[in-house]
Amino acid sequence: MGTIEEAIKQRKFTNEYEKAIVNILFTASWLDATNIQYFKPYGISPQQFNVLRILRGSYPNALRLSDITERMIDKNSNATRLVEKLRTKNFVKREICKHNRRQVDIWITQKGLDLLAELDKLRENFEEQFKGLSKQDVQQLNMLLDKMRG
Amino acid sequence: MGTIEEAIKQRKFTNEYEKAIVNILFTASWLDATNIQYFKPYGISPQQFNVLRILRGSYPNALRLSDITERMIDKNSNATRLVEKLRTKNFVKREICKHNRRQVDIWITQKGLDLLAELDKLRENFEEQFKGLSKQDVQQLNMLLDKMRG
DNA sequence: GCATTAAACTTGTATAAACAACAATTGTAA
DNA sequence: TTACAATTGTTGTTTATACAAGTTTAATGC
Repeated sequence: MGTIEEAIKQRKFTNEYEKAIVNILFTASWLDATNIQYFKPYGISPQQFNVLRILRGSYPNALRLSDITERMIDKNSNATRLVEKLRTKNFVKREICKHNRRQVDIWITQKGLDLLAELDKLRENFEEQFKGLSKQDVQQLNMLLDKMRG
Repeated sequence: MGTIEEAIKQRKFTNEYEKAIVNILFTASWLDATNIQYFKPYGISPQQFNVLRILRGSYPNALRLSDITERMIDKNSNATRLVEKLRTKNFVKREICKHNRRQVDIWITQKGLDLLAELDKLRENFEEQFKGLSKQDVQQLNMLLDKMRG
């Protein structure tokens, strides 16, 4: 695929900053499109996958809905509805918190853990694709993105 | 905001590659959310802005719909509908191509150019925000993203 | 030339995102 | 305690995305 200029057939950017913004957005869109294909046979979306992974992080403890929102990649997504989608597929369970009935506790189920275990294998394959980047390259990339957000 | 670990309150990733993927998706989502706010007072979306900028790139020449799709950041977006949205606001005009009536020629109008000129100022402000990254940093970032996509 | 295939858009539809408004519960302060 | 405000989620609505199917025009092969 090569440079971003080739990828979107644009000859020049006004500066490197503009180019970086377009480059990040384009790369994210490309990653997302690939992820959608990966997850499709399992009937979940990238966002739903993200929520499951968040819940696995706290397993066997529950998380509140607000905790999930806080950890989500896309803060604008509606956690209520994402969780409800996962619940109907029995990947998570939810319960009103007894101590504070405004809050909702959510756990990942064994079925959810099994799904993630299966998807982990796919994800390893996916990451193989980036091995053109050395470990130093990837560390550098992470550092620069963190620095960019300030 | 600091590191991606702080931003999404995740303590560890299984490896740097996984972390980079999350980092790119998160940074893109953050950029997009900011862009939406910038563009909102002008009644256009980031995708519509992107199409206008593509058309400015070829001004005063027209582009075909397929050219636009090819240049778009998000290839899955529906160029027909994006262009139609822009047309109703008189930012672009469209005409069936005389030589090949399957094709549609699209131009940016003066009103569209004026809008972009105004948005350019905002964008400069926006990019100010990234000046924590040196020019070398940004070049490095672009290089790594290009290399990542292979 | 006529049927078949391909190209270039358009339209339909189901799902999800964006954003605001609403409801329920808890905390607080005179 | 009793209003008032703040927390925490839910629901509604408009718009956009993802994907497939349909339409029109042009090219190709016999």
